[in-house]
Amino acid sequence: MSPDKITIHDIARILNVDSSTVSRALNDSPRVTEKTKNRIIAKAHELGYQRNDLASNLRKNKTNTLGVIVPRISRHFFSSAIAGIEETSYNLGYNVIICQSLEQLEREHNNINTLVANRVDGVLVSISMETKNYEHFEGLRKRKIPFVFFDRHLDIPDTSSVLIDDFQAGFDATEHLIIKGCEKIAHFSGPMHLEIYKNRCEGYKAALLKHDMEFSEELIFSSRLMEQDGVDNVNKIIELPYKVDGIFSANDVAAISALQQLKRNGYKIPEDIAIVGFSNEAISAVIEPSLTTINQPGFDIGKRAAELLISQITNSNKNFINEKIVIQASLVERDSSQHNMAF
Amino acid sequence: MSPDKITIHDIARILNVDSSTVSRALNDSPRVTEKTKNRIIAKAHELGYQRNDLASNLRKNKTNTLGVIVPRISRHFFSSAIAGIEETSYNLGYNVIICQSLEQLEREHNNINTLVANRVDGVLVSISMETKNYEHFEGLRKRKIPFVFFDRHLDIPDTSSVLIDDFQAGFDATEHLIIKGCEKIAHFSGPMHLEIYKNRCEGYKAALLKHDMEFSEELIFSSRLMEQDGVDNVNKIIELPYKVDGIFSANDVAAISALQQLKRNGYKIPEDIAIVGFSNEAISAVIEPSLTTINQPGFDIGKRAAELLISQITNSNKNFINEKIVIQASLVERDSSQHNMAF
DNA sequence: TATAAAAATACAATCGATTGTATTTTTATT
DNA sequence: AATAAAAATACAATCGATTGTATTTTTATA
Repeated sequence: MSPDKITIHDIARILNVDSSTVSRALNDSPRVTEKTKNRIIAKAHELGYQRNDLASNLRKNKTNTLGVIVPRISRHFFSSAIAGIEETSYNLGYNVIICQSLEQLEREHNNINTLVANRVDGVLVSISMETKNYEHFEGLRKRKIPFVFFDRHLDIPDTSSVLIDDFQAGFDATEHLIIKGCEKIAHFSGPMHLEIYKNRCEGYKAALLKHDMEFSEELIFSSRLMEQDGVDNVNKIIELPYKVDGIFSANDVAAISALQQLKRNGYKIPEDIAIVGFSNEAISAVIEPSLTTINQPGFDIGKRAAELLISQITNSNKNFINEKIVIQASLVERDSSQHNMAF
Repeated sequence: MSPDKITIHDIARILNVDSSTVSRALNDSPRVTEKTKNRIIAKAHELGYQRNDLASNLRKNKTNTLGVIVPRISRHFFSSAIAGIEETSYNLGYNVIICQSLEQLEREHNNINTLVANRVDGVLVSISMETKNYEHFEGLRKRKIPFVFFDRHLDIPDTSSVLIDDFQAGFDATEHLIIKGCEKIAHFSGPMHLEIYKNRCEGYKAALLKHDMEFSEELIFSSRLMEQDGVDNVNKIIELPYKVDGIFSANDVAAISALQQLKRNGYKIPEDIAIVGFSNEAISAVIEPSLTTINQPGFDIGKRAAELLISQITNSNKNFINEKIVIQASLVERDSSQHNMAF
């Protein structure tokens, strides 16, 4: 009987009022008397009216929607960051559109276009491994759409980001291995054009330096840190003419596959080689030996990033302020690093 | 200099043509001559024009967007289903809005409202554990928005779904334990108002029956299958006056926490108690002993569900056809079930 | 009761793109 | 060159809600 798409005009016609009055009533404007307001609300409810946000957003030029771009939602860190983002957004009345770049620059580009076309009010990004330049972000800036990087970021002027202190975390992880008695520590790094990996690596170097240990390029393995990379790195390490007794990997995925590959080759963890990962994936607590790793508070990072972005949306004068929030990451000490050599 | 939001009217004014011509040119309509088309496209590109999908969608009454509602994206099964959904959608020109119900009915309700307000063309749902009735889905139907359940579904008439054969999978899991020599098998189930858990449980019962094994209500533990539930269930099991030597859990999370709790209590897995889980979370391959489980092909399920939904969107006469697609799940045999009692 | 002030509601433009119809321009045919 | 047919483009309504301004109605005051 009633059409499947009810509009304010339908309600207006039925009640013999103007559609503007209906609109105001449904938005609880003081310009409509309580009595008509009630009539309108009742009728709207009766007909199952549901506002068309497309029309509303078009007119208001505001969507109350944030775009989120992450490499993949299946990574523990990203899904917990998204949970944090959603928590904040939900409380402050924003919707969230989630996009995956799948680590591909082209996808990331498309994601941005989609978000712009849908006129999101702001964007939260953790960039793909392929992302080296920031021209596609300039499009956001030109359109005055604020964006905030979280975790994986680019070093663009006048851009905000919410990060952990990767240098410090890399330093802590490495120093932990040193304290546990490791004397030859390899480092698995990600693509070096990404700030986070660069910084973790710098932390690694700084820890070596502090403890008067020799640094060698040969012990840095840069890759995309996928499962296969951990295996490949281990295969190279065990071919080296000297003994490596510690590994600091810039993510858990590579750390774990390395751990398994070492076990397959008869190495004892942590006695022969101690390992520290990065990110604290769920799996790391459960593998044997359990993996010492750096906990990145994903939920917190997401929350803070969303808060920062929304504050920039709200305060248009703060739009392209350079604001960096650094959150402390902490070492989670587990079994894989209990090297404890007698020496 | 140029305003930050370029519209077709801006382009039209500059080139001295009508905005309708600009619109047609940008949509590659045959009604615009090649020459003007090129002029318009060039200018649009020069100005960094980006269509306002809000306006376009409003006018066309079609958003080319699918809504997806899942309990949480951090579960391996759901994130791989989403990957499958995105793959199909991306190829067929659809965007995807992902919502999490966080297992809460109220959130699921809000999710639906948001998706309706944003006028998605269709919805893919895997319901929350709290969801018992389907009144909020009736709203979708009234508005002629097609929806497809995947995995966790409700038994609503004239509704499509993409499922695995939970009965068969439950049967296979249980029979596997029986073949391995288990004689007293407990079952961890989810909320019984959810079809999937009901069916897995029925499969469990059927396997017992086939092998002339006694079924006892006491050995069915219904919960939300969270980590704590696995622990609680184990605590109850070890208090029983008889010996349980097998567990079939309707998800991996509970299976794994049970496994750990059993180990903490000095039980040997699989010698004392064999365990089979469900879902094949990443963690299951890595825990020790590795967990035998049922692999749910999440990516495939997502793909098929998106295909089905889009076909219903495209064929409006197929809108509320009852179409069930059943995908086969398979047992992944690992260490936790190698019971092999001599008897 | 007239009149001003205030309250309630109606009118109409607008957001940006799409699309059916009308008009103008071009091309083809005699 | 005249005319019809076809091609290209312009006009104008529309999608559904919002919002500034204008008008009507109600209330308060003299």
